[in-house]
Amino acid sequence: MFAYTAKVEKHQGCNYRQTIALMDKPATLSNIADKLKITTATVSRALSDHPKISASTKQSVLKVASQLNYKRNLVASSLRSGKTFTIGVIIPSADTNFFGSVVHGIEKCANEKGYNVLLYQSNETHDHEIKGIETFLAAQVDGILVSVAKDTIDYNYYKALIKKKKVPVVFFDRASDNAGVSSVVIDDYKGACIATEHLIKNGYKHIAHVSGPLQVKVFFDRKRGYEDALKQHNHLLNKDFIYEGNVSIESGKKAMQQFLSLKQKPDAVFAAEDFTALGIMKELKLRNIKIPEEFGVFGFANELFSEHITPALSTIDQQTITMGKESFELLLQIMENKNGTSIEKKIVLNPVPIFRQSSQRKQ
Amino acid sequence: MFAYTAKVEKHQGCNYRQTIALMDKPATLSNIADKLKITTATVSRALSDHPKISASTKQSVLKVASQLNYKRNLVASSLRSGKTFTIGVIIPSADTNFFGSVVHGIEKCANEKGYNVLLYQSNETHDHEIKGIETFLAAQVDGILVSVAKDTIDYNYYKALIKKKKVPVVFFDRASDNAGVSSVVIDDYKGACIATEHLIKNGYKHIAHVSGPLQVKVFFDRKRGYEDALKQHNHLLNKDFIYEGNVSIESGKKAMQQFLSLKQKPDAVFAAEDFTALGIMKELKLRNIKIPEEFGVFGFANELFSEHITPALSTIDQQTITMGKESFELLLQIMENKNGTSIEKKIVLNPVPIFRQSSQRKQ
DNA sequence: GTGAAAGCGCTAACAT
DNA sequence: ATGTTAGCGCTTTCAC
Repeated sequence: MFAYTAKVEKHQGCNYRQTIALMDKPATLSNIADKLKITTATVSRALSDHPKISASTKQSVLKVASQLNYKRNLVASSLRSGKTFTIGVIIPSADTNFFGSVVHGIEKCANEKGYNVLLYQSNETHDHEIKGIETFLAAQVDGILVSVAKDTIDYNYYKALIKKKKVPVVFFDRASDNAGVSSVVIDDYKGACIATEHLIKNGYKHIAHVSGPLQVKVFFDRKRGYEDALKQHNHLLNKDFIYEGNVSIESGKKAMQQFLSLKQKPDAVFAAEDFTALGIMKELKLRNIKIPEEFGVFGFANELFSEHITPALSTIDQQTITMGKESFELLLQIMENKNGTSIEKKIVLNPVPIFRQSSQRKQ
Repeated sequence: MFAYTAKVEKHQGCNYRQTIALMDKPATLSNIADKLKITTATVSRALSDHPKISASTKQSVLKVASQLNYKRNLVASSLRSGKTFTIGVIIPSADTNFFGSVVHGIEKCANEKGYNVLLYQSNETHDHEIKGIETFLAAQVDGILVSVAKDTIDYNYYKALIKKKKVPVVFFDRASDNAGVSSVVIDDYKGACIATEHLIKNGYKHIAHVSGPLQVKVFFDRKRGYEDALKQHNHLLNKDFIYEGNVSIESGKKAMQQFLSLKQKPDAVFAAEDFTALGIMKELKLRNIKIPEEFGVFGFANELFSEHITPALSTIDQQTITMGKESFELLLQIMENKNGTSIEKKIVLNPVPIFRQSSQRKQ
């Protein structure tokens, strides 16, 4: 008997339900609906500021919602609406300044627009990259931003993805022109031209280049920029003056060792990337070759350290924060493009040269 | 009539349905179930390798699943099971090497265990931090990792969170001892002792300290370590030798200017952090004071640049990758702790001193 | 070893 | 302006 009475209370007592809601499970739409004797539909609409809901209803819903500390369950909402308000970001590694900084930009922008950001690192392999995308797909992200891995040479996976319109994708920094994927990049070619020209104007006569892996477009373009700048200024192209490195201090050192073993030695280097430039500088210091008097060095990326080493390294800033922002906004544009017109856009950011000591010869 | 026939086909024709599945929407459990004339329950169990499902059923399910390119819908799964296999990570900023590197560690470990990682930046304010957590809560994350903002001095929010057992939380690096939250930190006190002692052993007699904001525990502890090391070696504590900086090159410079204006000038500095140390070195170079001969410098954090500046900066490595790994694993342990026993753990990592040129006087 | 049925919390088409 | 109803895709308790 007593037990029965208790049970009845459980199902009738308004206070009881309320207590439950407060101390136990998170509040739901129906908790609010019950309290106000309206339906969940109305509550849902009120909370989304639906135009056809009366101001007074909205007010009372809002009031009860905050009383119960209601928070919309995004998972349930996503399941029903098909939108998760989450994007996935794939980077080669979170361990570098450059990508950290771009993610910083993406994140900031995404949060402002009410999007969550899932992060995944490919560790520079295409296999991991695909795994990351599959994970994102399972999580039903609304869009994906990716900077492709070093060893991504085949873009069929992306082509298929785009073709099936499974999810919008935008490449940033590391992109490909013929994958049919929108992208945000900086003008690597132009950056390289500027760097090389600067070395020429500073009176260096034999300018070498240490590239990154050439299957990666950014590095390929930087090499092209270097070559074209030389041509335009009537400098001879010398095959011995090009070394394919792998984005590391070590490869800068190796390259320099090789250059210095040549009969005709270079007197300056444009490195495709700052770590390589650093290796080059270390090797030069070791041999007491003076920078920039005897030898000029120019890097690319404006890594944090470049400003603080001695001599300070001339380099190209890649506008990381802007790149992050633009990437997210382009993705957003494609995600919101409901009319089905598939847009493919390419945003090219301007490289910003930063001329420091390492390349400025006192003539 | 014709139309009718067509409509019938739509609802009966197996091929039609299959075609739909292949070219249109992602496959679902019921697509698989239909093909095999079994129920979604069985398919679900088969895919989760439930022990009571026969091997043959499992096999055929797996086969059809891969044929249809089935991918479990994580959102639906989460809604039903209450587990999202997603954790949230809050960092002050993605823009620094240190946090990038810790995130790297977290990410790697989380992915291996099948967890997704949501990232959120607080930009060093407690308000954003809370907003991030609320966002994560709405997304139903299974756990949260946070490195608190500079201006987080009040831990009531966290205390309430833990008390309500809404979601497991673990602090990393920036933590507090009395918030009732588990944490993974390095032994900042010990690191500071080691650094200071090293300077003493290298014959520096008047060792100053530039701290970070002292309401942040890591900086407070580093200051304590500095003070205690001096005491233990019978060095006098001099209030003029302590400058409260704000983790920047600028504050290193400012501190140094102030120190050098003193009657009794220091001959070495232990900086609470590498950027500060860098500022100190810049100021010293400007005044042609030789490092380490005339002045010793010791940093903290092992930022990337510290190895590459001249002279190379002695510093304390914070084991970022390990910190990330341990943080995730501790969180996982708490998340899996179903028996309700609330565990509060504190993992203290060993600081790893890296003695470079800047502190090693040739005596 | 498998099926039936309910329901997680929310939204949206349709009705009134 | 609000209610009714259905269901997103999955998991899980209870049957058998």
